[in-house]
Amino acid sequence: MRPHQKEDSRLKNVTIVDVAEAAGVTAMTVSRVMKGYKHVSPKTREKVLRVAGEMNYTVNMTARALVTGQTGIIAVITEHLNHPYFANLIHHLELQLASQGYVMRLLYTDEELDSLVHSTKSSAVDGIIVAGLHGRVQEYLRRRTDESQPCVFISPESFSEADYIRIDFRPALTEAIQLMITAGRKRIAYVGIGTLDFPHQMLHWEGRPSTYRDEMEKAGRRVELIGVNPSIEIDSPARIEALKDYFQTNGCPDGLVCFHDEIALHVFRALTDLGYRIPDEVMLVGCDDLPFMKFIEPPLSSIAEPMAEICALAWKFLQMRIAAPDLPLQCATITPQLMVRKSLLA
Amino acid sequence: MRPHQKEDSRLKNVTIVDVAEAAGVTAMTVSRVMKGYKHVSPKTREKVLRVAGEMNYTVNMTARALVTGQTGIIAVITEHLNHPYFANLIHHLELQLASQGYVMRLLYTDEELDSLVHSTKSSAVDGIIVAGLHGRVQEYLRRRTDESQPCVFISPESFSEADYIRIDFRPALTEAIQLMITAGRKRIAYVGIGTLDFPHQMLHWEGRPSTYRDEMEKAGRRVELIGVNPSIEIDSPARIEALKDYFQTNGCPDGLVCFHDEIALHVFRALTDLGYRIPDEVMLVGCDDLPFMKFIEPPLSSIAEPMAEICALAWKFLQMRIAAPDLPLQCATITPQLMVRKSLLA
DNA sequence: TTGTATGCGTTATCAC
DNA sequence: GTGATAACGCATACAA
Repeated sequence: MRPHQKEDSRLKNVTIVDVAEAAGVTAMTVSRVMKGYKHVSPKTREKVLRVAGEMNYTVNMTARALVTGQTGIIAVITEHLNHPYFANLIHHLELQLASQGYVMRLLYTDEELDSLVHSTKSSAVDGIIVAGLHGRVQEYLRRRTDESQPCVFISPESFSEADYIRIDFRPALTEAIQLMITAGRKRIAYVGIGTLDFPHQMLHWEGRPSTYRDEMEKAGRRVELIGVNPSIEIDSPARIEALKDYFQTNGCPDGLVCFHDEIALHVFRALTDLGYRIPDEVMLVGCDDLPFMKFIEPPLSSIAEPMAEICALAWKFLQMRIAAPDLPLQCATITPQLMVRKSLLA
Repeated sequence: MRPHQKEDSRLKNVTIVDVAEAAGVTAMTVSRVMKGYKHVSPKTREKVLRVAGEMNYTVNMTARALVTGQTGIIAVITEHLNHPYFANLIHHLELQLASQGYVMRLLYTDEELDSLVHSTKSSAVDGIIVAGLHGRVQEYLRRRTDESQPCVFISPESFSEADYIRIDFRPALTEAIQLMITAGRKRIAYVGIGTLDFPHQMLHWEGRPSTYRDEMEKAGRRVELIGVNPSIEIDSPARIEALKDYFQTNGCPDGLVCFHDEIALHVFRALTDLGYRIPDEVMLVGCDDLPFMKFIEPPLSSIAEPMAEICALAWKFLQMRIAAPDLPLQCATITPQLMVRKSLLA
C-alpha cells in the first residue's frame, strides 16, 4: 500500500512535477514555461506545453500564492447587492478586474469590521476596494492592521489617510434645488433616511442632506426634513404608508428632494395614491439614476453617477498602489450629472 | 545582513512560528489553538491566544489551503450584475455563504467556458454554484475537467449530470395566460429576446416561450412572437422605439406576456407613449417581480421567484456534496408565484 | 497534552 | 537555457 496516495477518494491532482517527469525536464522548467518566461528553448517550451495539455495540468494558484505572496484576488467591500446602486458598482468593478485577470472576493459591510479586516489580511488578497462603509470609514481605517495593504475608497467623503475616489453630489443637487426655486416652488422638503421623530439626525450625513440645508438657508427657506426608516428590504409598504400619513397630516410640499431613487419611488407611489400630480403640484428628484426612473410616468428626474468611469479610476488607483506602494496619496473627485426629466419641468 | 529578511519593502508577516517562540510552545500547539482544537490545556491556550493577539497574528489561509486542500471559497458563475435578477440572486447567495464562513468568488459567464473551468480548477475553490449559463450548460459540463468538484446549478432547465435547483415557470405563466383568456382577450402575444425578423428563434428556449406556445395551441389561438434585441444595457431606447414601431405597424395585442420585467418595463413605456391604457386595452405581465413593478402606475403583474429559498437550497445541496462527494444526485423544483396586480385585472 | 518530522505545489535563487 | 536546493506557512501523522 503506497503511502500518500489518497486511494480513498479521488486521485491526486497532476502537479508540476508530474508534467516535468513526463516531459523529461525539471519542475523549474515547467514553471518557467507556464509563466511564459522567455529563456526557454522553443523545443522544450513546445514539448512542455503539449505534455501539460495532454495531462490536463493546471497551475495550483494556492501554491503559487504561497511563495509569491500574490493571489490575483481583489477584495471588494460593499453594501448588500439587492440595492441596485451597489449591484451596478460591483458589476463595473468586476468588468475592470476581469479585464486584467484578477478575480473578485465579495465582502458585505454588515460583518464586523474586525472580521472584514481579518478576511483581507495576511496576503489573502492583493488589494481592497471599499465601496460601502460610509460613516464607518474612519473606524475601519483605525482597525486596519496591515497599513501597507493597497486599499482604495469610493465614497462621497474625502479623507487624508488613503487613496480615494470622491463622488461629489453638491453641484447636481444644487442645480435641482435651483430648478425648483426658479419654478416658484415655496416649500421644498428633503426625504432621507432617518426617523420621523428625529429627522434632523440625517444632517449628520456629510453629503447630500447638508447640501440641501445649505441651499435652503442661502435661499432663506425653511428646512423641512422627512425621515423614512432605513430598510433592508427594498420594497417597503411601511415606508409608503408613513409617507402618506405625513403628507395627509402636514399637507404636501411642492418640491421633494429624495436621498436616493428607491425613496423617490416610494414617494412617487405615496403621491400617486393620494392623487397628487407630478410635477404640477409636486416636483420630484431622486439620486443614482436607477434604470427604472425614466420609465415611470411621468419620468422621474435623478442624479447619475458615471459608474464605469468611477470604477475604472478606482481600479487604476489600486493597480498603481499595488505596483508602487510608496506612491503619494491618490485622489480624484467625480461629479455626477443631474438628469432633468418631466418631474422637474415647470 | 540576515538572509530572507526582505528589508527592501515591508516586514515579513508574523507566522505561526513567531507566535510559538513568543509563547514558549511549538508551532503545532499554536496551530491547534487557532483551529479551536480541544486537547490543549486551558493555560497554554490562553497564553497562545494572548500572545497571538498581541502580535496581531492572523492565520495565513493560503498556506492552510495548500495543505488541507480546502480554501473556504465558493465560486459563483453568474450573468452580469447590472441585471437586478442576478444581483438579487448573488445577494442571497452571499448571505448564505457568509453565514457559514465561506467567501464568494464572482465569475461572469461572458468569459470563455474554458477560462471559467480553469478559474475554478486545481482546488482553488471548494465548490461551484452556476446560476447563469442557460443554454450553455451542456457545453460547460462537457468541458469540466475535474468531475469531482462539487457543483450545483440553478436553472430553468433540468438535467441528469449534476445537482440542480430547477425553477419551473410553467404553472405561473399558464395562470397568467388563463387570466387573460378568461378576461376575453383575443390577441395575446409574447415579447421575448430575439429579432423582429426571426422571432421564432426564441422558441428554442426550453422554458417560458414554449409554455406560451403550448397554451396558445391548447386554446386554439394564434402564436404572435415579438422579438426585442438582446441588450447588455438595461436601459435601451432602441428597444422602446422598435416596440412602438411594431405596435403602430401591426396594431396592439390586447394581452402581452413578457420574458422578464425589464422587457415589461420597456413595453409599458412604449404603450404609455402611444396612449394605450393598461389593463383596459392591453393586459401585461412580466417575470422576476423586480421591486419597481408594483410601483408603476398601474402596478404591473409579474412572476416572483422565492429567491431566498432557492439560494438556501442551492447552498444546502452544495454543502451536502462537499461533505459527501458520492451522494446520489440531488435535485429540486421550485415553483414561482404569479403576482396579480392591476395590469392583469379585468 | 505536547512535540517532531514531513509534505502540500510552487517559485526564488544561485549554480552550471 | 536548465537544474538543484531551499523556502513559503501551515497541518497531518505519529511519537512521546
